[in-house]
Amino acid sequence: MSEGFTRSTKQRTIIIDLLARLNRFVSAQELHAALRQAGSTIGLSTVYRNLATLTKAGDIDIILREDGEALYRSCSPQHHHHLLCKSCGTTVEITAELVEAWSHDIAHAHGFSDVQHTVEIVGLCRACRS
Amino acid sequence: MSEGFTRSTKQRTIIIDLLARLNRFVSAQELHAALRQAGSTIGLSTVYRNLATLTKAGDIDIILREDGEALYRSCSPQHHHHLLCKSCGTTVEITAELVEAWSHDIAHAHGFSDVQHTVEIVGLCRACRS
DNA sequence: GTAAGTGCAAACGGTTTGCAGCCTC
DNA sequence: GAGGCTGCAAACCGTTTGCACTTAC
Repeated sequence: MSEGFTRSTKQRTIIIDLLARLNRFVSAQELHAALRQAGSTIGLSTVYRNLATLTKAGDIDIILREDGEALYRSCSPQHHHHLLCKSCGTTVEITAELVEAWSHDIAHAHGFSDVQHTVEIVGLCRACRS
Repeated sequence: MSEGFTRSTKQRTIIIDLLARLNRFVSAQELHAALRQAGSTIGLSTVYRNLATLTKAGDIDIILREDGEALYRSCSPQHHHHLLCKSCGTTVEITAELVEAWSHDIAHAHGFSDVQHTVEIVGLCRACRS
């Protein structure tokens, strides 16, 4: 059996720590580069594997940039959406009961079931505007 | 000079025709395979280049699948969102004045300007449910 | 001791690009 | 006939995988 539980390794620890310190979305490559820069000998595949594990566990959020590259960020566990600065990547978590209800209603009105939705708002934050 | 206007070629024509006939999102690879199947000798890069041109002109919509592959579909010119069937790819265009206003308000409330948003609703359509 | 985790290098898959010839205007 | 367009093949780049070694438990 042994349903593949998750071990604690120092690589996983430093990934989680760094993600927690950054309040923004970063790519796997960027994360890897930052860790190497900081002296770690961690491999790129280890970064990807841990990000996949953390995502599956619901500990981090993924969004896709327009070019298809994935960006990761540690997040709060409950359902939410993001307000993202296109310049610095800073993120504000927002809730949207209004949109939840609306998407549910409109889907059902068209005969759709098993509904999920994605909502992302991107703009320029106050700091980056000036 | 010659600001690169767009010529009409038979490759571009068949791409536009096929996209118009399909009421759903398809990948570039899928489109290419379908055209080859239909007897065309069109190249994959031609498909990509034409899709890029059409996108820039605003004639087709792009969305990114979860794995990062891009999907394309001919669309109406005005701003709208999509209700997408995850099984067959059928798409319903929807408008969402409510969400437009909401996203604008919440962004400004957090000091963000120059706001854009993405909203996609995916589910299972009536035909695919049965 | 066992099996999950790691690092490396090679493979993968979608997309982009360089180039020689073709075709629209 | 000039310059955009095409098809092919090779390059690109983010991501995944095979494998032998290490390490948490």
